[in-house]
Amino acid sequence: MKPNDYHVSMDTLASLCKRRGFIFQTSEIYGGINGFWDYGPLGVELKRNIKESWWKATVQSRENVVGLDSAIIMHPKVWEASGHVGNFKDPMLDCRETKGRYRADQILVFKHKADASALMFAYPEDEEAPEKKVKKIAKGNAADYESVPLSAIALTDYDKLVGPDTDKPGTLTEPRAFNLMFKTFVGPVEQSSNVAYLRPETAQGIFAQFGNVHSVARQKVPFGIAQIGKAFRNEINPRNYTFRSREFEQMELEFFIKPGTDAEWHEYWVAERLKWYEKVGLPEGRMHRDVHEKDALAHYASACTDILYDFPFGTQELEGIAARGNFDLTQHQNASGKSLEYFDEETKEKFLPHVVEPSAGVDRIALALLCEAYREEWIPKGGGEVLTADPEAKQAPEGYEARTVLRFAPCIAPYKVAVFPLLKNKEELVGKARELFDRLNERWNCFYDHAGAIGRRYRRQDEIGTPCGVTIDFQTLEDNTVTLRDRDTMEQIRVSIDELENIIAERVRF
RNA sequence: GCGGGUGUAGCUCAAUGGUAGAGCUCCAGCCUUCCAAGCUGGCUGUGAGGGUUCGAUUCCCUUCACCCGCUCCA
Repeated sequence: MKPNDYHVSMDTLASLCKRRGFIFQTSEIYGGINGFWDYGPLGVELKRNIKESWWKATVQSRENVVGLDSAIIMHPKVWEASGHVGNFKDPMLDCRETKGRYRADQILVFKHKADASALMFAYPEDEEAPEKKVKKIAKGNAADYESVPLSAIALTDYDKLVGPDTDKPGTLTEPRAFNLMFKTFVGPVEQSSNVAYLRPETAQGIFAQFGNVHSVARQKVPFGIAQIGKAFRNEINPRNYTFRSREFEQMELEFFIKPGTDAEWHEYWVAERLKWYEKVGLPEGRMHRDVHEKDALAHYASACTDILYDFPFGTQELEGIAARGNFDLTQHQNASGKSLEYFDEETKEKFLPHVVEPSAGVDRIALALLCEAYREEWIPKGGGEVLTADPEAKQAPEGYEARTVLRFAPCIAPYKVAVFPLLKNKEELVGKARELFDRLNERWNCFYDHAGAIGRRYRRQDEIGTPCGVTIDFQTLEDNTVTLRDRDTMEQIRVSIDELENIIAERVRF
């Protein structure tokens, strides 16, 4: 597959998405709300196809993967066990240098009593004041320094602040509340005992139900549990259209394996997932892997690879594939007091399975597919070679017509087939077209259109990415053949209605 | 979160301190024998709130949203 050399601007794409009904700003009539988006009639079909393709490839086509649909609101202890509450409820600050993260209220600062321009040294409250650093880095005398809470330091002085685990000043971010979980209350009374959270990921629903699913699914390790669903993160700064939003949909697989097989299964799933991206229309040339260095991994993880796509606004993550060891099951086993161990019949061993987690964002994939599919072309009026439009040009050059086309892989296109009578004021054409439409529509999502000139109707379908156009004309009435038009090449072939379904099936199959 | 920019019809854009226009799209009708043809008619708008004013889409304030840069991203 060839990468799309046309890089659409996000403005242009957003405009098309609105005009054609892919994506709307949520509650737009009230001015919208930052970080939330609605999918219109075409967008919802696109997303359904993405999810269906993933579900087929990940669950239904595999004997050893089963599905789950867990609740968005779970017991709050789930999020304590997972680390989402404990680690994130207090203001935290990060070190850009060491990637360390510190609780702001547990950090003290050793600063010069008189000289406001002197370097300052942050250190954990349970450690000694860093007198050596004062001598070594600031060439100062520790006696001139005093310890103050981090909160006493102005943000503008952070460039003079040396982090606890580094010798460089200015590497600490300002403290920020990291609890990005949406909070709500269960029941009508708003009190702290009723607090619950909207899940920030679907994965924990799988871990929390590991015991139940395992006991009914008759699966042996290695096996997987998959889930598609909404997740919510109260992002500080949603950006880039739908790329980072506060409500989004995830497709996650937790693939449980024998301890010690983590590396090979991690590799396996990275390869499987890349194959899937190619199939839905994201070409290899635009896809990248970001293999995390060992020291950038969470302490429990043994490997993590992000799968990235070249968006017009930069190369960004679509999916993360992490080998998480048995961290999650251990946490839930300890927190719940319920055994989640797996008994291996062959070796007679009990263990907590390790897990490899491919976790993908549906909305990000939908956005990537839209970016990738979008082309503007210049079509010579008298026939000849079609040109890729110059994005800078306001209009097509003399003798050319502009065409906008979404070159979706047929399997994810919202509509598969459009059916047209050549003319709408000829009853016999319209009747025949309706008849064919009803038949095809039983099998695929089809679009019927009789309004306007035939060329206009073709272009309308091009713009929403419908791969096949079928036109009923006068010859159809004589010999039962129709023309089948290809969205990408605009070429037409004449086929008999009897063959039509097989040919379409071949073109649009999953 | 900081800085900058932008908000007028579904889209792209005009205009104005005094009845807000155009092109395209869309809808209806006529016409039309394969790539946005033509004719006729039609729907639709100043992001929200407040202030100044006889009168605000225009000036002022606030707010919301979007875009760009930085920042951030479990």
